[in-house]
Amino acid sequence: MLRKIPPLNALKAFEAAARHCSFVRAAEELNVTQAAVSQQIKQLEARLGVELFQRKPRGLILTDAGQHYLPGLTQAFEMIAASTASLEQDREYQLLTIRTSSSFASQWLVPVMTDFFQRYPHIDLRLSAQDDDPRFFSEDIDLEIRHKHRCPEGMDGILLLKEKIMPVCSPRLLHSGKPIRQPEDLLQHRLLHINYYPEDWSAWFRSAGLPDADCHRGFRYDQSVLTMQAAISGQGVALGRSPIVNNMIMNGQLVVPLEHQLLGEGGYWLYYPINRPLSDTACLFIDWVRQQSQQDHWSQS
Amino acid sequence: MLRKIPPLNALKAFEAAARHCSFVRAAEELNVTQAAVSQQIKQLEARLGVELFQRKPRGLILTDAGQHYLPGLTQAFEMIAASTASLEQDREYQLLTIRTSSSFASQWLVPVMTDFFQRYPHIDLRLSAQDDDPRFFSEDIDLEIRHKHRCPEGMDGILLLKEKIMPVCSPRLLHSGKPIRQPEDLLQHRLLHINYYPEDWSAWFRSAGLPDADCHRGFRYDQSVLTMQAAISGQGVALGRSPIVNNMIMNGQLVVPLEHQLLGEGGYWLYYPINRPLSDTACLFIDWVRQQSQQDHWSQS
DNA sequence: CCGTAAGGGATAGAAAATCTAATGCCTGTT
DNA sequence: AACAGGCATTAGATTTTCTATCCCTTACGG
Repeated sequence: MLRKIPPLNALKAFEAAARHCSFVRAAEELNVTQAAVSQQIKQLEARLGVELFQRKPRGLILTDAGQHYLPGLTQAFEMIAASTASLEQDREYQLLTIRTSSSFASQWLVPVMTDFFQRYPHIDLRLSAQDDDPRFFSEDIDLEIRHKHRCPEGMDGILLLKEKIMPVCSPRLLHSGKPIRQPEDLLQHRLLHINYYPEDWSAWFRSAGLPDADCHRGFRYDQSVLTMQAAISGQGVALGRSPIVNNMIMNGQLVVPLEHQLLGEGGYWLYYPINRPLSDTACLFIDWVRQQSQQDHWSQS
Repeated sequence: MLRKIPPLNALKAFEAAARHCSFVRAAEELNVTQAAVSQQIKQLEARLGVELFQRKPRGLILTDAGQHYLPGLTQAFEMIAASTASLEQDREYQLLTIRTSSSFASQWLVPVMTDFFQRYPHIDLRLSAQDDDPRFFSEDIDLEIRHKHRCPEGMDGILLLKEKIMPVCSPRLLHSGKPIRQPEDLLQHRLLHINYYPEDWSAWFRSAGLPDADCHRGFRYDQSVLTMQAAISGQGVALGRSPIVNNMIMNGQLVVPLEHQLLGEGGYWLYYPINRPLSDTACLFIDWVRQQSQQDHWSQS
C-alpha cells in the first residue's frame, strides 16, 4: 500500500498550532519551544507546497488550505487517542511498589514522578514511606531507595544521586543583624541537626577549616524535611543535602549563605534483592529514574 | 487539550507491520531496515505495556490487543492520507522547467527524479533536453544543468557533480582475445570518441604515462550516450564520465577494464541568471538536487 | 540428520531529524 | 519612542532513529 503521508510530527505540530492559532501556545502543549513548532510547520508547508497560516504580527490566521486540512487531522488524532485509551482500558494495570523515606519521597521522588505517569499511564505506583531503615525486604516491595554509603549486602542496585552538603537557611535570617560571611559566623546562629546524620555539622566545619568549632548545640529533628522546615521558618541554619533541598532553593524558600560545600560520602541508592527477577515494570522504572537523576545532575552543576 | 498519543512513527511502524504480518515487509514499505521496525515496535510495546505481536519463528501473529488496536490506527492514517490528498487537489500545481543535455537527463537526472516526485507531488517538471549549448537563457526556463569548466558568465550556480573519467567497455570485449591489462593494450582496440570532448583520450593517455599514444583513430559520436551505447554493443572502448556511466556500470552493461582514472577539470554545473529571483520551486529543487549529488558522491568513492 | 534460508532479536555506532538558545524583525500599544 | 508580544532564522547540541552485524530459532529439502 502506498499512502503518501507527510511527516507525522509536523502534522501534530500543525494540528496543535491550528487549534490554538498560536505557535507559542502550541509549543507549550507539545512541551517544546516556539522555534521547534515554527520549523516543523515551515517544513510541512514546503512539503505540501501550500501556506497553511497567514502570519500576522499578532497571532495567526489559518489560510483556506489550512482550514480544509485541520478537521481531518484533528479527527485522525482523536481516533488514535481513543484507540490508545481503549487499549489501556482492556489491559490490566501493572503495579509498582517502591519503598523509601518520607523526605526523599516528598522532596525528590514525588515531584519527578509526574513525568513517569505521563509516559507510562498503565502503571500504578504504590509508594511506601518508611523512615527507619527496615530490616526486611518484603515480598510485595519491588524497589527500595534510601540514603546509604554503599549498596547494601545482598542487594543489587545503583547509586541514584550523589549529594552535596551545604548550609541553608531562610532568606530572612540573612538580614537579621547577624550576617553570615564566613564559616565562623554560623556559630552566632542556632544550628539545626538531623538525627540521622549526627556528624554532619562537625564534618562540614572540619572541611571548612574549623575542626574545633563547637557545633553540638542547637535543635535536633528526626527527619530531613522537618529540619528543613525549621530552617525555612527561620529557626536557624541547617545542613541540607542537595537531593532534598534543591527544590526549596529553587523556589526561594531556602538560601545558601556560604559557598563552601561538602561532597557527601553517601548518596541515594536504589536497590533490590540479588537473585530476585525484576518485573518489567521495575526495569522500566529503573531506566527512567536513572535518566531523571542524570538530568538532575546536570542542572545541579 | 491533553491527548495521550504514543510516538507517531512507532504507530506507523506498527500499523504497517500489522497489515503485513511481517517486519521485513513493513520495513520495505517504509523504506527502512527490519531492525528499525523491530525497535520501533518494541518501544511502542514498552510504552503501552502490552505485547502487540506474538513473535513466531516464521512471521508474526497479532495478539488480541494488537487486533483491537489496528483498525483504529489504519482508519486514522487513511484519514490523514485522504485529507492530504484532497489538499493537493485543490492546490494549483507548480511548474519547474529545467534545461539540460539529453545524456545527462537520461542517465542521471531522470533516474533520481523519482524521489523528487514522491517528496513534492505538487510540482510538475518540464524537462527540456537540448544538446548544443544554447546561447540564451530564455524566460521560461528556471534552471540549467550543463557540463562546464566553471560557472558561466552572468550566472549564479553550484557545481553539482565532479567527474571521474575512465575507460569503459562491454564486458564481452574483455574476453575477446585482446586482453586489457595496461594502458597500452587499449590501442589494440577501437577507441570511441565523443565530439564534445575531443581531447579526452589524449588527456587520459597523458595522465596514464603515455603522452605519445596515437589515440586519434576510432569512431566519433555526437553525444555521450551514443558513444556509451556503442561501447555497450562492443564497438570498442570509450572514455566514460562518472555521472553518465555510473548506472551502466552498476547494472553490468559496462565494465571498467583499467584502474587508472582521470579527475575531470569540469563537471556538471547547475546555474541560473544572476539577479533573477528564484522561484520557491526552484529553491526547493536546488536543495534537493544538491543532496542527491552528495549521496552520489559518497556511493562513488 | 544436517545444511540452508527466512524471520526476528540485540547492540553499538553512525546518521538524521529535531530541538534549543539566541537573536532579529515587525507591529500594535502605552 | 520605548516596549512587548509573536514569529523567523541560525548554528550548534541533543535526541531519536537507522543501519550494519551478528546471533538465535525454525522450517524445509535433500
